[in-house]
Amino acid sequence: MRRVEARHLRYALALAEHQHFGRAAASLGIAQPPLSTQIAALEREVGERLFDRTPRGVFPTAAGAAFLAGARRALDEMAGAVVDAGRAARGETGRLRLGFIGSALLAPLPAVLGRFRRTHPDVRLAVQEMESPAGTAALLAGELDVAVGRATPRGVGAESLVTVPFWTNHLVAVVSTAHPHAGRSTIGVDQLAREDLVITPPDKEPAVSAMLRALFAPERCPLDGATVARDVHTIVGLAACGVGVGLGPDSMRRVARNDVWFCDVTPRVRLPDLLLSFRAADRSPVLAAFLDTVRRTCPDVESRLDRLLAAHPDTAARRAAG
Amino acid sequence: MRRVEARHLRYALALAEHQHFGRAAASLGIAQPPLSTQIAALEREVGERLFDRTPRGVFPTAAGAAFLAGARRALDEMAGAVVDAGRAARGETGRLRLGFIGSALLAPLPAVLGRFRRTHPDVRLAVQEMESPAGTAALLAGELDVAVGRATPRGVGAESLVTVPFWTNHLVAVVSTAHPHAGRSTIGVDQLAREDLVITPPDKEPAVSAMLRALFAPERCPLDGATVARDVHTIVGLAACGVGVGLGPDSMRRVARNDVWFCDVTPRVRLPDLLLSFRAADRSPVLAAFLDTVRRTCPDVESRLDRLLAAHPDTAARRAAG
DNA sequence: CCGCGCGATATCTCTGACGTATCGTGCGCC
DNA sequence: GGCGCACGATACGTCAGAGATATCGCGCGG
Repeated sequence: MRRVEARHLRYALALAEHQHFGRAAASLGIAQPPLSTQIAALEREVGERLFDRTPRGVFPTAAGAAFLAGARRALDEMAGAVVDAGRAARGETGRLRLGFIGSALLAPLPAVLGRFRRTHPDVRLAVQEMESPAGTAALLAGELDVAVGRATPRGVGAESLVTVPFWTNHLVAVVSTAHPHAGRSTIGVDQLAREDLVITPPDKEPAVSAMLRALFAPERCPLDGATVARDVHTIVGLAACGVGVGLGPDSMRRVARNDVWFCDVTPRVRLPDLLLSFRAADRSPVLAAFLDTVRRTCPDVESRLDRLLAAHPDTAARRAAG
Repeated sequence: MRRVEARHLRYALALAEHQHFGRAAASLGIAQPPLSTQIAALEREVGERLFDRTPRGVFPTAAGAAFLAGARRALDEMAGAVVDAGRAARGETGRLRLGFIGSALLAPLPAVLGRFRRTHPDVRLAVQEMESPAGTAALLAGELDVAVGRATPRGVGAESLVTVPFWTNHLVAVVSTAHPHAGRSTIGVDQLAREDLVITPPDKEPAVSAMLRALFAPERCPLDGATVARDVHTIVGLAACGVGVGLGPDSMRRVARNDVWFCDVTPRVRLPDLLLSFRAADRSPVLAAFLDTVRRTCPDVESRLDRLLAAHPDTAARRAAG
């Protein structure tokens, strides 16, 4: 025999368990002589007698007992390695680094992340808030696995990313409960044009800013002197202070405060969709599992994601099999 | 392939290391095609693709990375098991339960145990003081591995024990520095007969008590009204208090006090030897190592132990080889 | 003293691991 | 852009060695 193989460990453990060559061999599904020769070969390889063959049974020597303990651990590790591989392949273990814009934390991230944590408790989630352009850059730099933003990735390398819209927002206005508009269910764009506004700065979410700018007549645009805030909660807070009318996505309604009032904007203004981006070449099972969770959680984008996921052969095969 | 073998783990690790089938195979001393087939068989057995074969190299998939981590641990455990077996066979690990009479702690146990601890730091020593008859009983009950006492084992099962004398003591007397005999280098047995004595009780060390009794004329024996103490230190302490002349083994001189004085007894009285006992059937390498330490530490019993150890075939063979 | 149970040994068989030869393919180079 | 080349996969023959069958050696009990 050249080297110690897993077979020898299995044989030694069976022999220790049955204390009898014949019965141990039977439990292993082999005849007694091969077991004798394999144990002898193992002892020769280890360099120590591992079993005492007595007329009353076969018992491990001190060396044998020490060896058996290690053998048990080794076989456990081997079995564990196979299990770990399967779990990793199914995306049940590993790491997912997610970057997102703050407003996505109102919806739909709570539902998606909550479900993912429940179904994949052993995946380490590294989640950080970042503005859309930074998310694209981090994705390309390999520092993120998934980015959630409102800006379609542009620039060098952007074609290596896959982007899928997965949440739709409409514009809502928020005012202090002391504001004249408080209590109204809707507010018109023309009315907004006469108000002091609180909005997100242009450099933060360019797509949103561009869209808002298109909403108003360029000659006397209320955005020009508007108050800016980088965070949804700040927009709502400033509106509550009476600084002006805050504008943001309808998910802003989830900000729980009793000193503000939300109005739909008429006509209904659709904001740039929340987009989910990832590297097209990324075959990480954790990513596939996350996308699957997104698919199940956001039914309106199911078909679109399904088409994309079909491009992942492994994932597609796994879903077909499951 | 029926089952995952250690070979597959070694191959997978080599492949991960070299990221190249040909070079990995070369490092394993095999040709490239068998490596391909073995890796394929492993992947089939695990049920997951473990390596991505790209034009720029071979890289582990997520499943492969998880598997490789476990494979590394498994092979480490296997190697560790072989090492552990060797160490156990050489008596470098394990447990030694030693019972001894208190006076042995003065000499020669400090030297023997000190040396053994230094040469066998990973052997757990369970050491407890016990009187000679209790040591024999514990040895027979399998609760001790070695017993050190002054009484040759007698009774049922005693023939299954091996006993070897390994330390010789002579009788010394101890008196307070205020005692008339203080300052004398020797004291005669006839003088002792006229003194109040402090001795060990008869039930503790029968062999010593019987020997002392033989020392004096039976008609007016000083032992009859003697003060008894179960511990060497107590004997010395009572002597220091002026209670009487303490009698004990010459190792008693190691009791460090400046208020006592030791005198040799003339004529020189040899006490029953310190005896070391163990089960003849005990093939424990730790015991063998301990006996070897005793042999090296107590040169005067070397030849006697050598003859006994020659009866242990394993041990004898090991010594011949080393 | 013989029979029996058990592990070791002898010998044969056949699986499967490995070697050699060759193929398919994707990339690079002129 | 076609050819060459590097690399992994495949085909197939070979042989080591794992396992099966038969038998031996030995210690124990009746």
